[in-house]
Amino acid sequence: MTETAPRPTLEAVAARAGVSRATVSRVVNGGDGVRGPLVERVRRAVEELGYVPNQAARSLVTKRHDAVAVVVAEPETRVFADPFFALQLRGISKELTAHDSQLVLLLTEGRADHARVGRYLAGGHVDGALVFSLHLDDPLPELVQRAGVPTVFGGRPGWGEGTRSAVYVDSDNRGGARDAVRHLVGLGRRRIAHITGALDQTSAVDRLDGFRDVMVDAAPGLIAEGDFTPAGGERAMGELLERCPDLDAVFAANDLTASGALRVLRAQGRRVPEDVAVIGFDDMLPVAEQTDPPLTTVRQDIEEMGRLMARLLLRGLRGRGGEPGVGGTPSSVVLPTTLVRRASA
Amino acid sequence: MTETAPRPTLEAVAARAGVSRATVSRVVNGGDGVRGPLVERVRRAVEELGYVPNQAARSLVTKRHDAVAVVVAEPETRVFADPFFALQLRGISKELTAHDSQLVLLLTEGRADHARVGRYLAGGHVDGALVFSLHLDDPLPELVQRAGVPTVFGGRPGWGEGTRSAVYVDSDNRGGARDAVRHLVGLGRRRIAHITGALDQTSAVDRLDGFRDVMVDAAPGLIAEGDFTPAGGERAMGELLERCPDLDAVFAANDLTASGALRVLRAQGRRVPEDVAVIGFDDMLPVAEQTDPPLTTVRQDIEEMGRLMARLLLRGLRGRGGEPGVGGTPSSVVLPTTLVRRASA
DNA sequence: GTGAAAGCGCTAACAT
DNA sequence: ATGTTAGCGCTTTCAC
Repeated sequence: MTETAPRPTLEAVAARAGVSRATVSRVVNGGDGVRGPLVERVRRAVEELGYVPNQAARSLVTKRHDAVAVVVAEPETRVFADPFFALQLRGISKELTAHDSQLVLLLTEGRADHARVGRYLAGGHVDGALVFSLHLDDPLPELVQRAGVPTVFGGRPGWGEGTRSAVYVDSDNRGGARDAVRHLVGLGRRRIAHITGALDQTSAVDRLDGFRDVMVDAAPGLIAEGDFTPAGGERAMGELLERCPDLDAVFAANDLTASGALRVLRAQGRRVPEDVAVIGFDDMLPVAEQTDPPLTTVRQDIEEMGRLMARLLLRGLRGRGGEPGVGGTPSSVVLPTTLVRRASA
Repeated sequence: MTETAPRPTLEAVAARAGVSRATVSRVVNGGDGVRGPLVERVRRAVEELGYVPNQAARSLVTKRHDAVAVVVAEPETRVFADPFFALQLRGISKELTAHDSQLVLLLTEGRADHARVGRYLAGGHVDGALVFSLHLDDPLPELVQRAGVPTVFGGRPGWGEGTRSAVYVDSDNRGGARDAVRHLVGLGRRRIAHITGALDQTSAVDRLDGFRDVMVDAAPGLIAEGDFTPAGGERAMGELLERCPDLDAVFAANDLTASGALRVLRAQGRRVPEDVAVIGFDDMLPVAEQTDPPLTTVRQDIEEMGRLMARLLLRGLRGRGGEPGVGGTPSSVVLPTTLVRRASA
């Protein structure tokens, strides 16, 4: 804990450079209509004084904040079960940094927090918001809509009232699931089971839909509900084995689920992939590479999703106020997935 | 993406309530020297207009920001390997929220980012900073020191120049390690090995020191260097087994390392805990509970560490400016650890 | 191309 | 107890 020194103002720089505040301001903001030598003089003064613009004063007049809120409803997601969250954040952070925007993190855990977040967003402290709302009945999308803050969602939001027009970034969960199941089919497997994710999240629903796209006539017994956790995977795998002892493949909604399933299969003496082929989703390295055997899985580029969310938001921000439509109102993006073959299928 | 409406100002509220701006300001900030009925009238006006104070305008005059920066040097830490990061953030977030402070997240990946962070902190955008700097030679502590921002570190920082007086929150890594090894000794084990963490982080060094405290005469061959990852754990375990085939216990620097070690032990046909007892550190539930067998480990309360960091910082912030010493200059805190017994030792 | 001046919305003396 | 007023540090017309 150290004492904070008084910082130089525009005024000080102007005095030192022998120009007016206006000129300094111009230089600091790109130095457009200022002649070369003057720019140089001002730059030097800025340097010597260690001048840094006061963001509060600036925001007061520009009404911009160069800050974006990232809202994560965390008890509801698997945020702490795998590095998903951290990876998205990294992508977001990189993109925001490149545009000199700050990342304000808002973690929520319940209704009380929702009110707080709503107030904050409505309070106009940030230029926009990036919201992770993977729950079907999440109040967040509506709330954000009401706050009137430009927003991009991470993952397709559930269908609330005003959510139809929401801009979001998502992986092609359905297509990825189809690829996975087709791969299993190509391997000659016929009794293919699916362990779903938490079905109140669109990603889980979409992956299930993808499974059904390929296995149109799958026996209902071949589908067991999981929750994206290893424990859920274990439980579901147990059920599956009991109901359909003759299954020869499993598509798990994510890698964590798959890891749980693998454990149960091994415990029951089934060989993977000889007896049962297993395929996951995510390609979370720390998980997929460490299972026994290493996991074949559907890879999604999580960091890129984060980066894209930020990019979309910033582009939208630029589009407003200026000539409308120059930035253009961004529309949602669905990123492709790729199958990563390892040993389990 | 929606349009943002013009927000009402203090002035508007004052007009509506038939009072002066000053009075509204007082009410909004707690309403101390204002009489009941007036407070009521102003409150109503605020309500009706949906007034929210403009933080930029406020900061401009108060020089406070109600915001704290959280700086994470992420390529350098195991941030993405386990939920450490997310848990600390959660603790921090909770505490900041309780004090109406915002969390500005700064992720860094290299020297260029350091400069940026330095500028941001020096720019006086936040009231203080929470810095995770677990690297021995990390430039961050010095940089923060120079920026003159009140700071609390997560984990004991390496000894740089001005780091002596740094305030930090850490777990009792050394004590926890001692407990772990003593537990092993209590189990009757005599050939106890240690797989270290990345030794450029103080936590790894401290745990190694704890190991040595108990195993004063341990053969050098019983210590292998890891890096806090499962892969590192595997490699180190392999070396250990080669050098000292007769070892009967392993203390791993963290749970991830232990999980790698377990895999190698199993692959080589050693039974755990019968032949070799294994103990980890962290008690990362998703890891420790899912290993086979479940991991005995040293628990540290990560979320509490985060919370404490924030609390310390805020307390320090309160102490400055007012009567000096009322908040008091906070000093570092080392949190106790507890041994959690599962099946592996 | 450059400077002078008018605020942005708020708080904190100071007056009353 | 309440109102008046002077800025906080910056951007941005508007003159020159």
